[in-house]
Order: sequence, then structure tokens, then C-alpha cells
Amino acid sequence: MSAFELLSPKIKKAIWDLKWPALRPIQEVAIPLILETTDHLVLSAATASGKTEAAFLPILSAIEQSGQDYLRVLYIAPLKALINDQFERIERLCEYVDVPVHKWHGDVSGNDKKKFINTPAGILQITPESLESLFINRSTFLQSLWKQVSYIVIDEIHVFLATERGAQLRSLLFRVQEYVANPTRIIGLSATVNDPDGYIANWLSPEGPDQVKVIQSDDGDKEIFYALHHYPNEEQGKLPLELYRDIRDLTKEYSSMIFANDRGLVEETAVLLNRLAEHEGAPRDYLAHHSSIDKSEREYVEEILKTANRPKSVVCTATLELGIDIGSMDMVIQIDSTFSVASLKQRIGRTGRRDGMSQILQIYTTKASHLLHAVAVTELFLEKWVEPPQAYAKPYDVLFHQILSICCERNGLYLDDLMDSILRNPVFQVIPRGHIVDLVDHMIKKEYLELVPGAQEFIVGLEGERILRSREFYSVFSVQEEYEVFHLNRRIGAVDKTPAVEVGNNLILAGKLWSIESVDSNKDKIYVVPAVDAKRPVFLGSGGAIHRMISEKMQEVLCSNHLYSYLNDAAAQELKGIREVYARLGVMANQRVIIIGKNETLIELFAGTVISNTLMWMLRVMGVEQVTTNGLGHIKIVGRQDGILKLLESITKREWNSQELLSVTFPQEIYRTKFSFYLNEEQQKELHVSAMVDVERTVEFLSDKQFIVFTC
DNA sequence: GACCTGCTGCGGTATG
Repeated sequence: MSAFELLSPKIKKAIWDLKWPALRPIQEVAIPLILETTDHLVLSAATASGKTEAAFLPILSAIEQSGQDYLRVLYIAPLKALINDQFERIERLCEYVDVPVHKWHGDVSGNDKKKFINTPAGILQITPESLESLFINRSTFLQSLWKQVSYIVIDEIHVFLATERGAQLRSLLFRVQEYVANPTRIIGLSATVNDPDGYIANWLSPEGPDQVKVIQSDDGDKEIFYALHHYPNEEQGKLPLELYRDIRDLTKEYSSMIFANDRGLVEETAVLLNRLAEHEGAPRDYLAHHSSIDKSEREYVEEILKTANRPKSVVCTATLELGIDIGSMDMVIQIDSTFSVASLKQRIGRTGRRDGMSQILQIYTTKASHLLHAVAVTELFLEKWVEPPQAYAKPYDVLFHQILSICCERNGLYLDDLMDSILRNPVFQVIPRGHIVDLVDHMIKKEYLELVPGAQEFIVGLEGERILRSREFYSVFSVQEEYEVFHLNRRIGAVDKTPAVEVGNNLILAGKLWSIESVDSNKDKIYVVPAVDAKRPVFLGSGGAIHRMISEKMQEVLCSNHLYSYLNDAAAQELKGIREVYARLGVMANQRVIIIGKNETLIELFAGTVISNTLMWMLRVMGVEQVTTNGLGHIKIVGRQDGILKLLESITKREWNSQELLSVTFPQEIYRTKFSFYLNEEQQKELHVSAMVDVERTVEFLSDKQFIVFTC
């Protein structure tokens, strides 16, 4: 029987009415798997390939009889905007089978939430944080709410995998399943992934990853037009005007997304491009979009992009990399390299979505190191490599959070029951039992938990209540402290708390120029008035990790003499320049260069962030005091280290324990999360070590590579 | 050398 024939008559009618010419490839595969097997599924395909419908066509076929009476499907997404987009798409299908669909997130009215709680049925679309809130604030309803849930659909599942947010979600799924009468099936939807170790299957179904089917649908290769232009410029932060003129010329006739890696740079770029357009007597068609611009302004920008009748461009950060629907764009421009291959892939995927359209990417670099990074990321992308998913290794911080949540949900419980619900939760099985006991003891000592005298039951303690009752409890990731920016009564956005925020200073926000008129530090608000000139605001952000593969590829690019066809003359020239020393020394890809200068020693390690950091701390233990790394994996030592080779060799020969590495780690280098602060010192250290240190791979790396010393 | 994500329930007042 064909996939279409397996669907219910009402769903078939929906497909006819909606005039879909045929089922998409991923739908053809998913429909029989959902209707005729009991496996968990991962549907992995490019954006706009019909993944959501691949899950919901068969699910609605299966639940159309009972969906009016019970909640049958939980749909979880990482963004409110994604839920809003999907709500309309799903609702259209649901009308044919009379299955209700509800959304629940921070912007949904209390009234709608009440309505759902009174008559839960059909499909619930929700964020992980709102799911958390149900366990905290609606605990008396959980029994009847979850009982008949059969399907859990997780959209953009790849964004949850390696983060504390994913650990929280995994814990919540287990807690939902505890209430469910019959086994649930989990269906993850994902952008195409590279998962050689089967990590996603293991995340979905830790007891039996073999019960997970992963469907990768390749929608065929689109032609990509790709170019990299280099505008050498060593001046900190400022981009050359010629670069902006080039962007302006390119974007006159085309809708484009112009990605920058920094919110401040987005603002500056939008203002400059509009000035250039204005000088030509053209309209100011460049919009700005990033997380610190107020939501209403961002939604307005999204609407303009979707409905514009002439080419419009948006200068943006990763906010527009995710699934928000702004229609298909003609071209993507990237200023400096993306940090990851995954990010480059997502961004390219935003163009050429209409049938028969090609994908166009133009990248600009201004520094040699960024050029090298851009070439490495591009080459890996062309080889179809992306960063593989990873575990959030030691979720002590999420465990702390979930213990508070469980105690609140259960209105107090015995130690055995608490231990049982933690030990059976798959996400906490990497934490030894003794450490869970230590954490509970610590939580009692600090009054996060309280043992009710006589009853032997644990309840949330007074300090715990303080954390739990805060609006901020529901999310496990942390955010920068900021000032909200107002013009009269209108909120324009926010800026990070920096010394530059001071009365009289000017800033750019939402593509407009402002002068700070007053600062209310009690309410964390600043008031601004329009200005004629301004500098971009300074946002504080700390760098994330670069995957080892990218660094290795950079070394490979340096050692090769290949001429990449997508480089312009300036880029080719610059690359030739930085390859010169390597060529002169005859360096190979499995070798690494150490440059010993008069006042400093530089190890060009190219090993990714984790190994670079680990080696930096190892060197400190060996008595090298003034040593730092940059984001690219270069290690810099102040002073001449003539014995560096011997030092590296002895590092590979000795035993290492994390205690000694921790003893030389500066406080600002420690890995912290929102809830790690509440752990005891020992567990804070474990969390740090699991995220930042890898002794085994570092020693292996040092043993594998041959080091070439160049003394000048 | 960084980007992004999320958020209760109640009681008040204004609006259609």
C-alpha cells in the first residue's frame, strides 16, 4: 500500500483540498513508519522539506477518533515564534479531523491557558520552559493531563542536544512519561545532522537506542554560488567603507540577509548601508534584526521582509538563522566567518528555497585569521561535514534545578522516592548515586530543601522557595544583565550593562541613532532621544568553543598550495602571505609550528578550543606562568621558552589529575551556568572539568603531532 | 572572537 493510502479518509481529503501535488520524499518514508511500526523516529531533512507534515499527517490519521476527548500529542519547540508559525500550519490540517490544537508559551494569555487546562484535548504546542511551569504550577492536573499522551514531537531537536536546556527537556520528558498510561513515541525533527556515534538515538531512547529509526532525507544538491572577498583592515572593530560600498552594489537589486557576528556591528552596518542608499537618492531599505531589539520592532521587520514588493535587506545575527518564516531570500551575505559549519549551513539554507533558485553566498573578511577560518569552514561545508551532536556531559546544575521542581510537583516526598525518580531518569544516569546523595545533603544544609520534622518527607526549603518562586526559575540557561532602552513610552530594545551606558553618550539601536538622556539604575532602564550621530553599542559576549575539525582544517589550508576558486584576488593574496612561512619550512598537516621570539613563544596549535585550554592549564602546572590562548587555538607564552619541546614531551609522559589543573585555573576561566552557582564546590569543579577539560585527547594530540620549532 | 533561546498568576485598570 502506498503511503498516501495509509492515511485516513479525512486526511486524504485535506491533502486534496490543499492541492498538494504529491507527498514529499520525507513524508513518503515517515508515514508508514509512524503508522505501521512502534519505533521512535528522527526525521532529518533540510528546512522547508515538509518534516512537520511528515509527522502530523500520520499522527492525525491515528488519533482522529480520540483527539477530541484527550490530549494525545505533545509538540515541543525551542522558540515561541516557531510555535506560532507551526500553530497555523497544524491547525489547517486539524480542522479536517476536528482535533483541537492549543499553544502554550509565555505570550499566550492566561485565559487561553485556563481553557486548555479545563478541557485538555488534541495537540499541545509548548516550549520546554512552559512545560516546566506545568509541573510547578499545575501539579494537580498532571495525572489527567498526560495520561493519554501517545506522541511527543520535538522540533529542531538538534538545538537541544549539547546544552543544559536539552538536559532539562530530557528530564521533563521522562517526568511526563511517568504519568502516561501507554508507552509514548518520540519523533524528533531536525536539520540534517552528522551523527556517527548515534548520539541522537541515545538521547531519544536511552534504554534502547536500537528502537530509534533515523531518516535522513537528502533533497538533492542545490547549486551554490559562493564567493569570498577580502578587504584587509587591521583597525579594531571598524570595517572599511569599500566593503560597505561592495555590499550596497550587490544588494541594490536583490533581497538579502546580511549576517554579522556581533549585535553592535549589525547596528553600524545597517546605518551605513542606509546612508549609502540615501546618498544615491534610493530608499533606506536596510533593516536591523537581533535579540536586543524590541520584539515588536523585530516582528515588524519580519513582516516587511515577507511582504515587501521591492528588494529589502536585513542586517542580522543568529536570530534569523533559526526557523522564523521570512520567506525565501535571494542572497546571503556573511561578514567574517561563521564560528561553526552548522551555522554556515543554516544560513545558506535561507536562500534559494523557491524551486529552481540557486543559493548565493557572499562572504567578506577583513583579517587574515578570519579569512583562514572562513576557508576552513567553507571547505568542511563543501565536504558535507557538520559538527556532530554532543552530550551535555555532567548535568549537576540541571539536577539541582530538577530536584527543586520535583519536590514542588510532589508537594513533598520521601528520600527513597526522590532518589528513585532521579536514578531512573535517563539524563541523570551519568551522575553516580553517591554524588546525588551529596547534592541532596548540600541542598538541605543550604536550606534549598527541608526535611519536615517527624514526617521524614522533603519539601522545598526557604532558600529553595526564593529560587523557585522567581520568574527566572523556568529556564536553565543564563543571560547577560542589561538596561532596557526607552524613547518616551516606547521600548526600543536593550543594551548590556557596560560603563559606556552613561548620560550624554550616544548609541545606535534598531537601526536608529539615539542619545542617552537619563539612566534609572534602580529599574535598569535608560531613556533616549533621537540623535544625528552615534557609535554602535558595546555588547558583552564570551566566545564559545570551536570544534577541533575546524582548527585541523585551518592547518591543512595553511600547508596546502591549493587555490580556491571562490577567493577574490585580495583574498588569494592574503592567503598566500600567511602560507609563506609554512611553505618555507615545508610544514605538513600533521605537524605544528612553534615560533620562539625574543619576548614571546607562540604555539600554533590548531587543535580546537577544548584541547587548547587544557594544554594552557597543563603548561601552567609545569611552571609556565604567563600563558593564554586565543579563540583560534594559538597558545601564547610571555618570554622565551627555549625548552618548549622538552616541556611538551614531559606533558605527554606524566600522569594528570584534574585537581592540579583546577589549581591553576583563574576564576574567570571557570565554566559556569545559571544554576551551577548553587552547587557545592566539588560539583562546580566537576561540571567545569566535564565541559572544558580533556586530558586524554590533549595528550593524544601532543603525541600524534610533530612540532617544528622556528626561532627568530 | 560570539550569537541565540525562555518566563507564573494574580489583581488592577482601560477598552470595546
